[in-house]
Amino acid sequence: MAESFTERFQQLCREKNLAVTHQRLVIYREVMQMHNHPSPEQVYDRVKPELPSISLATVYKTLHTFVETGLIREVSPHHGSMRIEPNEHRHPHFLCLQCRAITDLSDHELDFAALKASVPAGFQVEHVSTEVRGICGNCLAKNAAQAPN
Amino acid sequence: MAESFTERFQQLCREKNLAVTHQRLVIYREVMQMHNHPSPEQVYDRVKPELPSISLATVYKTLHTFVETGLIREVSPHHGSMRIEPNEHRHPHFLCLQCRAITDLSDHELDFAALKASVPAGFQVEHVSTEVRGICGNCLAKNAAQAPN
DNA sequence: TGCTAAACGATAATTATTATCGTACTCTCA
DNA sequence: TGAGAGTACGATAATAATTATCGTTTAGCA
Ligand SMILES: [Mn+2]
Ligand SMILES: [Mn+2]
Ligand SMILES: [Zn+2]
Ligand SMILES: [Zn+2]
Repeated sequence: MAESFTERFQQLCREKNLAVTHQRLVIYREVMQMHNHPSPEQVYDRVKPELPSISLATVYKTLHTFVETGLIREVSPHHGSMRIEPNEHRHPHFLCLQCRAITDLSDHELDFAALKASVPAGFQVEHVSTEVRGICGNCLAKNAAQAPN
Repeated sequence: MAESFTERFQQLCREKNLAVTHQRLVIYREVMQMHNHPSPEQVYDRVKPELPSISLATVYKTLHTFVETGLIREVSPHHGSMRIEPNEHRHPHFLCLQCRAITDLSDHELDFAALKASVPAGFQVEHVSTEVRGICGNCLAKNAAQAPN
């Protein structure tokens, strides 16, 4: 009954319509064992011993594939370039994972006291931000128009 | 009594020990009037009509200066490269603005219902994240050691 | 097993950002 | 108010991160 890691990964890939390749398996396994927040380069360094001929481009492509299909997440989605926030008031953001648009959400009342209490002692808090990720209305409409069922 | 924008900016610069230059004034004024989340390139395009000989490098340097001194903020601080989140459980992050280290915070109970309610109708929510920015204990210790008073 | 589409590896190209360096400007301080 | 020191600016080269290209290999499936 005990399903192996490999079997679970194959199952995941089938669900997401991804070909099961050795490279993807190793990258997934190693990433899941890294308990920090690795960069693509760090993932590359980590899998290289087991896959000596792997290309850095493959690591990038694989990580993207995993993020797109939801197998893994990135810490904070890349906007391509630095983005300035001219709005000085505290407000949450909605970030579209498809078009990368950043939308201000109206102010809200979150319990920041609880959050701040979870910050390790000796850390200095500067700012607290919240972000909702998903697909914006525009993109959803566009998607529906392209693939009507 | 009515303080002009220029006077307020000069005051801000004095507080932060920044030289008051025409370029800085124009960049600050224009950024504050942009109600989206502009990239450095977009800021450059915006100030160019008024400062035809300005360099893109100056825009970058000025924006950094403003961010460092707290005159403006960036939407999500640049980690230099993509960062993978292998931890599938929801948890907030602490991001050190000095060394860029990303620390997992322990889980907490925020009122996500209120936040989700603020998302525009027709948007699809995928994930909600919270982030605390500041200076980590390491950096604070390092800073204290370098400038003991 | 054999075909076809997808994935991979090598590497070139692009994009975003930072560094360098000579010139210009700002800010004291006479 | 003018000189000098130091910072900022502009032009541009360099670097870092990411993406595109393309020939070869492989996975999925009949
Ligand atoms: Mn905003
Ligand atoms: Mn994390
Ligand atoms: Zn969108
Ligand atoms: Zn730090």
